[in-house]
Amino acid sequence: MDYHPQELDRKWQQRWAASRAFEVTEDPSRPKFYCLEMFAYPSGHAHVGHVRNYIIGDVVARTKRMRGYNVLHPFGWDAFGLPAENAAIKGGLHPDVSTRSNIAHMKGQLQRLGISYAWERELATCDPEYYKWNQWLFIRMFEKGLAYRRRSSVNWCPSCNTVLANEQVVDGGCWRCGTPVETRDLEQWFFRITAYADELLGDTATLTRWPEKVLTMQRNWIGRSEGARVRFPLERKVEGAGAAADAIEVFTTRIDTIHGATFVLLGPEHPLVAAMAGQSPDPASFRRQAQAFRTQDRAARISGEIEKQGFDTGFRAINPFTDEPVPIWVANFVLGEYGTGAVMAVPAHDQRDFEFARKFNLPIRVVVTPDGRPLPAASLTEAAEAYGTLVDSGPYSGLGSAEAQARMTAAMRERGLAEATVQYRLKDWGISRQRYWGTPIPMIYCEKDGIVPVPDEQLPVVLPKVAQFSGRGDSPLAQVPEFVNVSCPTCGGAARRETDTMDTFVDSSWYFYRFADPRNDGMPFDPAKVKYWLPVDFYSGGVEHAILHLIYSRFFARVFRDLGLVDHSEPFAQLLTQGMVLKGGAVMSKSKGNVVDPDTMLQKYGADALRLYVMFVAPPEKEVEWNDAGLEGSFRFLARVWRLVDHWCETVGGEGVGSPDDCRELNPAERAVRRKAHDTIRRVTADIEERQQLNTAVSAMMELVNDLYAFSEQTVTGAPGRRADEDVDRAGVIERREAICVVREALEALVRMLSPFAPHTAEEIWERLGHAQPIAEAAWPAFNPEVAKAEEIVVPVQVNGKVRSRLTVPAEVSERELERLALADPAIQSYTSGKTVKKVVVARGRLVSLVVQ
RNA sequence: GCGGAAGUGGCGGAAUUGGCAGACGCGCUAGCCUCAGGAGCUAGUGGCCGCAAGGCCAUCGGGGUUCGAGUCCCCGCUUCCGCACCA
Repeated sequence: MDYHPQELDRKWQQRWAASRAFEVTEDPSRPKFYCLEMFAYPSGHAHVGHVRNYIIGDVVARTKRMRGYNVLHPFGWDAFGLPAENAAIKGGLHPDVSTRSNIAHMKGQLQRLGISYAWERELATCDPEYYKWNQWLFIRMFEKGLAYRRRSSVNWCPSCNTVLANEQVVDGGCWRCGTPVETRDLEQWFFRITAYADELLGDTATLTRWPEKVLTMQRNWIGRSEGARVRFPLERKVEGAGAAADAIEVFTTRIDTIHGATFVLLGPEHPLVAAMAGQSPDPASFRRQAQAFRTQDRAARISGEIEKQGFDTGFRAINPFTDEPVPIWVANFVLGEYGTGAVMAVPAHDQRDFEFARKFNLPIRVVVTPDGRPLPAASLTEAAEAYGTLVDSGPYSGLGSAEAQARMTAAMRERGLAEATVQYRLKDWGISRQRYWGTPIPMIYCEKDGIVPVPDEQLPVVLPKVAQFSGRGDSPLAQVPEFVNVSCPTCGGAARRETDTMDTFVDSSWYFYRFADPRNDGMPFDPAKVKYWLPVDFYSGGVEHAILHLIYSRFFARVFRDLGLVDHSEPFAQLLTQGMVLKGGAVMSKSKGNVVDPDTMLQKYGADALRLYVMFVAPPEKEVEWNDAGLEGSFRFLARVWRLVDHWCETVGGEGVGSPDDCRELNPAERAVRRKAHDTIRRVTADIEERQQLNTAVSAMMELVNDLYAFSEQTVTGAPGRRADEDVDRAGVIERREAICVVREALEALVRMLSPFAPHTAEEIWERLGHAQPIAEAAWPAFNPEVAKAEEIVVPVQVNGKVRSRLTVPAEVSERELERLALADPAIQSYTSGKTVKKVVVARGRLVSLVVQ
């Protein structure tokens, strides 16, 4: 009987579907396990890079199921997004049509791979039944002040006359037409993620089962720094600057250096800049320079080095410690969005300020030295950024930096000029998109009542079917009058809907909760169901989501928690970031034309060979280069297992073959095979469950198969696959019942361990071995540590660090006996005779090391 | 520039607690089987010396700790990733 995997794929996929094998409900009597792979953007075709992630998750899910867990393993579609809309603009299908057909195709691909999803829980974020709850949650956040509206700058393409997302700005220009991108101020909706900044940062310490790399990236992204806000009063008021007219507030982490602050720098976006321009001798030139900095910023940042530029505003501020007036400049490297958008410049102790001062001939004053002695400013070749002892700092001279910071902040605080603060790099999350294919933001603007949420009972605000996608103008929804024009829920008067849609990262920030209760039409989910299933026990996906998706999801978990819907803070207990699959050294992509299509591989080798290969080729987190020959090797292994079973099937498959435990006595070869089988169970279990080293789990099984071949070779039947000789009658020649029991035990363990990797082949073999129940419902094999233990071990003996002999000894040999045997070994004595053994180190069960002189 | 990870045969990779480096697979070589082999089975396969027994060298390079280092420490090189004027 030859191995024809394609037939097995079909047969078992149909059976699993018919028996609803992977559908689950809450069952308090069993431990639960929530296994989740990041859901997919339905681009149309999954390539083997995507598929790797689903296979990893499936191996984990299938293993956990066999180990007695109630396993939730769902899948869904991150179905809103730009590519579908852009295709429509280019004259393609409506996003709704193309998305549905892409989903259908990709779902088929996953099903052909035999991934054990609970398909009845499938969801797509473009379904109104799903995005209704985005809107519901948005309104709850609005009520709590976590969603708010303010002006902010966005990327604007003057040629296409539209807003661009950050990722659509390529080298400072529009991705479509190349026109340099401008910044524009627009009203935008924001989520107040910064309210949770400290918590999101601090709780990274609790994520012990996340990769350190991801935690580091998140910590850096949040970017907490402690310092002080200090007010530098203006020498004279700036007309037309409103409340901010009488002082510049700066943020500094080095208030200890403030006596060396010889000028103040404003970012070009700072509100005072515009006001100062109006009062300068040449307002037009002033504005032109400031505007140049703002547009330059983005383009220059890409080229890496930005030359420091600036100009004097002509205004001066008073250093609150020295009471001296210092010039105010506008500088291109001061960021408008960070801190207060203004800094005090201390050229002696900050490298950026140092370069700026040297370039524009501004004064440099040393106020911190390593030893408390003056340091001539003229001798500096770079800024002295280290902490030290203060000098030339009035009453604070002689203090250490840390103590000075505390005292100086306190002193200024009394005068109302400073305040200790914590600053974050993390900014509030702007979620408005001037796009069609996303969740409509459920807000209404009324002249009389202002911003009014759509009442809950009117949700969802359904995305209208738009016929034309021109790609021009503002949000496509604004061009649909029957969508825009609405009556105000408060006063009933004429009002206007919000026409922006939500960032698609909103959709993906909570879908893992919805899987726990995907058809609920009264709430986003039943808290009891989420309490049973969540947090996700095992989450895997690409490292490219290390910051965005994973930080947003952590934020949403806290929002749900504070709404009383969930009782945890962290949604993902364990995170695995799987490596990409490369072809020709590059990440697979349609545009590069280097995608490997799983369906082609399936037709040739079957789903199991593909699954096995992808697991065997490298540990899951590692990047791998696709290799057809390797896939063929995995196919060969499965065929080899198949032949092995074929060879033994009649002999061991019958009734009444008992356990080796009931056999009177096993011969050495039988004991060795049995030991190997039990030790393989131990290794494979640990590799999957503890180490997540799926590649070594596969190689352990390959070793067992090799040993079973060798054992078969030793019996009179010969090795499987070798053509039966005329003089050997294959069937029935094995007279040792013990051998039959041992082989049966080994095969049954092997096929169960193999089943998460190669489920179709395993099911078929299981059935051939006489089992009526599917292997997916079988229990994971157990091992007996006593049997798994080696009876005899080989212990190397080193002389002066080199292996000179090997002793074969009983496993339980004592250290003293080992030492005696080593010294008595003839091969060793040739190295020790006539010399002194100065030291003997015995690592029991491992090695003996002699130092000889 | 800063931060992180990594560097092991011809290739992918293994080495679990500091204890036999190279498991397992690919590729390659030989034998068997065969009308045939790009199938299968068996054996071999880090380099150098040697008929062999055996010896020497070997985990990016250089030092160190240790009876013993791929693994720990220091210096350097290379690659990949992340951040990149965050005051």
